[in-house]
Amino acid sequence: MFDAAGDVGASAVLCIDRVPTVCLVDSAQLKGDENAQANQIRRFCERLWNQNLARIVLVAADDYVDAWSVDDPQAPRERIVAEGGEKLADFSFQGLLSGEILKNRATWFDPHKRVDKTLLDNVRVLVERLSGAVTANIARELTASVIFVAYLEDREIITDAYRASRNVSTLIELLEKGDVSGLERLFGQLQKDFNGDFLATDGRKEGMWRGLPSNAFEDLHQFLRRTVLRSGQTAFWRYNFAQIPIELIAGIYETFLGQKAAAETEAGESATGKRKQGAYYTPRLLSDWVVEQALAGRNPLEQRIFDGACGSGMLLTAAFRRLMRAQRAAALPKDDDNNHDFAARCSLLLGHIFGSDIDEDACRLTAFSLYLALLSDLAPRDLELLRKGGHKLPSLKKNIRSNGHGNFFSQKSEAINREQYTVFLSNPPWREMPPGDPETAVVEAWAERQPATVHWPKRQIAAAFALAAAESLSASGRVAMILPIGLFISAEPSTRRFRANLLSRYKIKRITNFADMRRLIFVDADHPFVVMIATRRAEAVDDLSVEQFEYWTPKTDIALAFGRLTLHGADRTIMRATALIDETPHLRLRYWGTLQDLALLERLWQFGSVNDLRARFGWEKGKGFHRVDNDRRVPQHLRSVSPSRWLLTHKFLKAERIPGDLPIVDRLCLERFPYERIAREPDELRRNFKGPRVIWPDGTHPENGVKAVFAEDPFSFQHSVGVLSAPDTETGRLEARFLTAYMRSSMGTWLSLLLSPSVAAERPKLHVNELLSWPYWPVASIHNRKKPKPF
DNA sequence: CTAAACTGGAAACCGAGCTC
DNA sequence: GAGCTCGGTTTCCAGTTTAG
Repeated sequence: MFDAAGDVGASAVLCIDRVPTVCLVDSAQLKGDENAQANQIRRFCERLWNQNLARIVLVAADDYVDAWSVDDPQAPRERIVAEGGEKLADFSFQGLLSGEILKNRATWFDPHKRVDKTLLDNVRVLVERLSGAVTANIARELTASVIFVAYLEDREIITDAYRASRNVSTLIELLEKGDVSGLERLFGQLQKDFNGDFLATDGRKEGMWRGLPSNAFEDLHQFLRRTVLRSGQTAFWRYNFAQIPIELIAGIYETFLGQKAAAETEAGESATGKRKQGAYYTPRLLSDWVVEQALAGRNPLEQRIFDGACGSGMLLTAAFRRLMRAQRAAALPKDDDNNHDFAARCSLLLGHIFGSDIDEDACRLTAFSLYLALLSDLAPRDLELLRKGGHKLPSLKKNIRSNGHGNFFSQKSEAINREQYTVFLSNPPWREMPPGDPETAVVEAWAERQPATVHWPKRQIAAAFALAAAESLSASGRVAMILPIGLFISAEPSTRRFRANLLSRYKIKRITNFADMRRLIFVDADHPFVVMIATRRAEAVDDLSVEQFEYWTPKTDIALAFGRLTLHGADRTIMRATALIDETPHLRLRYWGTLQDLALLERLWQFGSVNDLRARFGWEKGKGFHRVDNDRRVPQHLRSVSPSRWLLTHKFLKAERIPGDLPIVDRLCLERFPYERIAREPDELRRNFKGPRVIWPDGTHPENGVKAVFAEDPFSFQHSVGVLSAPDTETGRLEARFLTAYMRSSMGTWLSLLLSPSVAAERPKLHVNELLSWPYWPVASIHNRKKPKPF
């Protein structure tokens, strides 16, 4: 960053929590007229963008300061003069910390403009285009090879000297000319000289270049020339593979894996056909943080680190980088010459980093990422040797296993892994295992082998991973895992049983709830996650009551937009281990709630809950009708029926017409019943559609409060609307009105934050059962009580 | 672009009815 | 009357689509 490299360099960098955030540039460095100067700055921003580093560049002149966005090349620079007032405040240190700077500058920090999104998008387009000419598999392989070689060229591991000695020319030239035999020679030579597992030659590769039409070469060429393929424009920064972070290049492969999975599901039976292709590579920010947590307080160089579902290998790569740093630090005092040379790095890698995955491509990808880490900032002497072909990359076949040895739950892996590692790092897959699937059977067989029953709620494979990891750890080995939040905050009995299993295997050290920042960490993912740090128990304990763990609940703040992951002290609490298995979902409550909030809640609960209305006063809960039902277990003739006479002759309420500002449903909001066919219509459903009742739509947001309304007219609605219906009496009517007001009050907002995991952690939504758990004191019960004394 | 309405479908839930 | 199976109902999803 500071290196001017014949151009602009930073004079100073402002780091917030050790992460470079703002670059300061002295305008004296700039040459030429205003236009030329602007170009210089843009080139500098481009470099920063490629490295995914700072977000803002400030150019200081004598009487003004110019602010440039690193992420958005099209954002106009802002000039700040001494009397700039507001603008000056925005760019002050205070403005940076408080988030003032984000106002009206959305594109400045748009995560979709960051280098990762742009590049991944381009790769996707490239693969789509190539897929016309060749099969999708070959298209992916072509792209992958081209990127790897481009990386070697940009990194100057392949240089002119190398090319001259091997009699090959540059990739871009070969592509431009469509020189098939030249390309084959280049790739063959690289294979021989570098020996990476990832440049695997299966039979296909040999003929890969031959069948390509000329426009395919053109597409690849354009891609390397860094044109934005979707629009054909060059409005974005250009990327440079030598500067792009490793995990991003790995992210490309993960995109491929997603496309592969999508293609396979489509080819299969596929009545549904559409499935989300997830490109959820663990971002560096998070993987570095997880590694740091996993190794805290231990000597990194003494660990054997394992990931049982390594996927793209981002966690292992982060760990490897951490080890290399530790090695450098340990050796530095003695001599500064060849202490982190290539050979030392290789033995570090082979002796400490292990992984397995069920998918062969994922393993290849992990090896690839580790190789990139191995090659990054090598000493010049080693680079020179590498260029001459003196070094070969080590084979990782034994460290990174797949197939027969890759399924973590198989007996084979169990035998290999048992008590082998001191650290288990993983972002395991999260999915429900379909019954009857061969992969499911392996997990079920694993569960069978366990001495005590193990619970993995909803067949969530991540839960099984969390439990099984213990077995591959040596005594007091540590686990650090990224897991779906539901496993920890749900109150369901099955998840509580799972947590009991967890406690019997581990002493939990810390649980960090990332619900609030997930969107910024995994840009496209919706689902919240936690990171669990725990150590393996030597033996079961009888008394958990004295055991404690830390619960961290970081909230989104400005830090993340700048690429920092900070956890404020205020977001940390200590909890009893038994809180995990209590009926009360403590982790959920403690997410937003302070101890005072909870104490109040406990007291309110003593006087009853909304559920009492149902239990004691004849209320009923429910949702509207499903419009379509494709559940194959239900007989066809029940899945699509004509609406009953009742439905057709009564009005219908669209969820979106539920008024937000009124506590009642106006007749004008109702309409004629709009559907010809609907799904099953059980008789009980009718009860939801008439009489005094409280209804509310899914889209309940804490900021606007709960959108509950009272209704009495008969009308129907769909499944996205929930309802509590009162008995058709004067008391019932009054109670329903009161409940409506209660839900809409600020008290309701407070309760929804505290008690609804969906409001606190997911998309805003108030479930029927959550509402039932709200403390409530039925009006009707007042008459029955002798001494109502709430406080 | 974001927010929220809407979907499909399998697992979890839960109460009924059975057995021991 | 505890504990089981059975089967209908509810819940909730590394969901999607639509509206604005």
